[in-house]
Amino acid sequence: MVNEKIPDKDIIAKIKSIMPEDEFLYDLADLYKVFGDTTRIKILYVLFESEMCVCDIAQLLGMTQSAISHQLKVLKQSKLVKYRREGKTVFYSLADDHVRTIIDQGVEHIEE
Amino acid sequence: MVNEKIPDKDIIAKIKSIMPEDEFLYDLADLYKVFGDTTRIKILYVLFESEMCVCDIAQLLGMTQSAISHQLKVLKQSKLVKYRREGKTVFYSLADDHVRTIIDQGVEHIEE
DNA sequence: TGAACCTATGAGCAATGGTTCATATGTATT
DNA sequence: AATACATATGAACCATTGCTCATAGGTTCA
Repeated sequence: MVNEKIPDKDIIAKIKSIMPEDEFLYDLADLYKVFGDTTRIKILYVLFESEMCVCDIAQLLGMTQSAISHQLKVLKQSKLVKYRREGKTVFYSLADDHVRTIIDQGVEHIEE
Repeated sequence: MVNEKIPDKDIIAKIKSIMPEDEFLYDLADLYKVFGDTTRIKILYVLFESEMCVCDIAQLLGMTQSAISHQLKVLKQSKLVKYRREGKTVFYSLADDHVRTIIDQGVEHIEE
């Protein structure tokens, strides 16, 4: 019997034309990796409500200052949070609205 | 000098009321972890265009059948893809529209 | 300048993750 | 039943990751 599942050549061509560059896909995957950790998600939930300094986030989440600082660095590198310095204290806040949208879509998917 | 950065009690209360349960946050993080790998993202891009069987996805992406099958299992567990069997062949396709939305938001964030 | 405080960072360790390899399961055909 | 083909899966291996610990960098105030 003939193999009837030969993929359509047009579809193959379209997929190849639409598939982003590897470099772009790495960046994309790296962005999602940032959301793939509960500590970082908790930090984002905190920042949904208010800007906050490192030590307060740490206390609120019951974690060490070091652990939070390390994760804020990751969030900062992905441009998901920004910060401002006020004396000794550094206040972190959300960088833009995509954070909220991405989280909301994830929540929607989970809650179905 | 008095510490002027004492976090507002109302904000603390609000954050605690809004913060989801740990179990939920684990599920959420697990969902994003799925998007945090280029192989899985590539598979999703393929399925944006058409349902496809395991061996064709493998060939299209230049990877082994085993590697693709393992990753499809992950995507299946997260309910991001569904499948139908036709004889020896198993066709995979996207489960719902959240996949597209989540990817699109990520792309938007990257491209800024 | 020295002390106190807040934050950042590098090294090390345990846990997790993605691929390969070998093999099992499932289906169709003869 | 036997063979061939498509897919699934478990174990092993190497790479990555999140935390801790110790410590460095920066800022303020006396």
